Amino acid sequence: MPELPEVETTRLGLVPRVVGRRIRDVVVREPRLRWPVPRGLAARLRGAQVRAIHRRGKYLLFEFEAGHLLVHLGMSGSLTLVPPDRPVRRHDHVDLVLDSGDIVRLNDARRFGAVLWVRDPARHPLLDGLGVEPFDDAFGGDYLHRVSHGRRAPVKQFLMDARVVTGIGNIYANEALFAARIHPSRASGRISRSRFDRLAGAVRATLTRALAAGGSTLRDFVGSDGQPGHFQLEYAVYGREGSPCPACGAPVRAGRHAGRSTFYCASCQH
DNA sequence: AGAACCACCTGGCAGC
DNA sequence: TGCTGCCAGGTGGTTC
Repeated sequence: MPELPEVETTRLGLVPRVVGRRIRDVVVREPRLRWPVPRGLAARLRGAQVRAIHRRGKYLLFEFEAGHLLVHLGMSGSLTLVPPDRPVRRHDHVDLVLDSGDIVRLNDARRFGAVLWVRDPARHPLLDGLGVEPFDDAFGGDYLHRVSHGRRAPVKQFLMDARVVTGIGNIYANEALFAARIHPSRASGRISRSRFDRLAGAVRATLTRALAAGGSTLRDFVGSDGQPGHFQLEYAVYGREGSPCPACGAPVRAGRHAGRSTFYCASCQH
């Protein structure tokens, strides 16, 4: 599920009612996520105040005085803010119970998500190799051009490589490449600086539009308020094999890169 | 170093 | 209706 727009939608929804609150309790109903949820989380966090909620790539980091609680939503996760009397549903694996009574509840059917305690995010193996954020000043055509030097893998894979740029998953890679009119199979090291400028702009524009729509909901994603996103209604190519390209009317084609579905317009993208 | 592939897990859907 | 096989928003680990 969640790529940058969905994770950021979640973060923005949580901030007003979670930052500044203290943790009353942590309930772990199912510790078997991607990695085991650390034991003793409740003892560690009880009484601790949430100072901020950060996002790095697709990771959320709840900042406490002693460290950070890292949350990743995997493919099917969501974090919702629910009242104390909300019945527990299937796949509601972890609750952060706040001193307000509200509960930050993680639901994740596929359990590819993660909840970990991180003392120092700058030195954590999951975080320290991450590339630039798409909305950082460091990100742009110049950066992509430089980093892609010598790479033969398709540009779509390059764009989805979190060590290059974070937050872009399969949906937004497809959509950004369409918006930039670049063919997903093109070798990343053989794309000009000016076309990378266009791609960087398309990435930002696509993510911005998705954020404005509250992200995408294909199946499970809901924001912190429990409401789905609606950017999937604006897809130009993703999941639209055989439908007319919104720019030229040619049928959208499907393919695969690195095991992931790819959608593109063969007449618009080169 | 870079790229290809597998693994993890559940649920929804198409096809028979 | 049920069964089987395939597919899905991610990403770490292994192998070449």
